[in-house]
Amino acid sequence: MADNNLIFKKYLRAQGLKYTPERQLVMQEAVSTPDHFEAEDLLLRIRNSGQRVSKGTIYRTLSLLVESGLVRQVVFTDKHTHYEHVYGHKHHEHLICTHCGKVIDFYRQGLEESLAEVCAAYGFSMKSHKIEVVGYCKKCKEAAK
Amino acid sequence: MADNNLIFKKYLRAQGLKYTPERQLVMQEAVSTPDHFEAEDLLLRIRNSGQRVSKGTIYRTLSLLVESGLVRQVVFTDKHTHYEHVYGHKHHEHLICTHCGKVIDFYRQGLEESLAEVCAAYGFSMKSHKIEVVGYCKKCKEAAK
DNA sequence: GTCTGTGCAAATGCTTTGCATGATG
DNA sequence: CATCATGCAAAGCATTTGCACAGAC
Repeated sequence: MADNNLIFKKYLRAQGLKYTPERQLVMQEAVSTPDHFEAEDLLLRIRNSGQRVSKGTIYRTLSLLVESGLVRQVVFTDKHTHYEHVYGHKHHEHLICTHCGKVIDFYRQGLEESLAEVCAAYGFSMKSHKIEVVGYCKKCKEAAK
Repeated sequence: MADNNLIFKKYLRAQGLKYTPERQLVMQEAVSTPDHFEAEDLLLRIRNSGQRVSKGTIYRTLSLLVESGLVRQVVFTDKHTHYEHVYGHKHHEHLICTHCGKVIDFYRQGLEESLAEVCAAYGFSMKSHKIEVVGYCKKCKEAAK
């Protein structure tokens, strides 16, 4: 887990940017979130821990975290931008229930290989990818009956 | 192509909604766009054809088109919501170049089947799905060198 | 010390909404 | 002719940005 710190520091240094307490705070909070989060979540979480970082800094730092590769953006159907910690987690995709809002992570062998082949065919260089399945989760499906 | 009209009319009737000239105009413009578009595009396109529909109505009608299944939302990395015509088109996914903004449609056999299997395993009922690959297209990759 | 970051508040820009008026079934 | 839709303009809301002050290297 300390690796996160190192990676972030290294990234900042490489860009000639500074490692500030605020950035460290945001990073810590982001990587210690077990699942998906949005900017507002981090803000509240940090406030509840008795510290304070402005909204602007949260957003600015989130951009850096994404660029550093520690965090990735996952855009769901609502209007907020969602994020999740990447490093040390197995890459996964999402099933999103439109009824209860639940997000189920899944991993399926072969999907990434298929995408890589597609990219090769188009001479496309993949930086990241995202697969989202929208529908009804088991519970909501059963409840609807 | 007239099918679009029928599908939309039928959907509206089923919901007890009205088939107005404005809705027809927006629908026509949406389904005759060869690729992806956003609300603003439709507005301009309609104005250029000498007609007029308010922005509010464009957005309201787009929601209906999505609900009717004629159009689907595709969220890319920028802040606008993008849409594309579904009916009569082969389902496809997107390669998005972050450098030039180009979007390449692709279809790959097996991807959908894999997702269907994943859903089955989770008891999840898939309503729609979306696969986005972000990176550099061939041209931009070569130009970067 | 210099240059970069932070906080704050105002600005942005897409999208949504309330309301009075107009058109549809 | 009752109901639903439109246009307009104002409101919403996540995110971005400008600026003065403060802190990292």
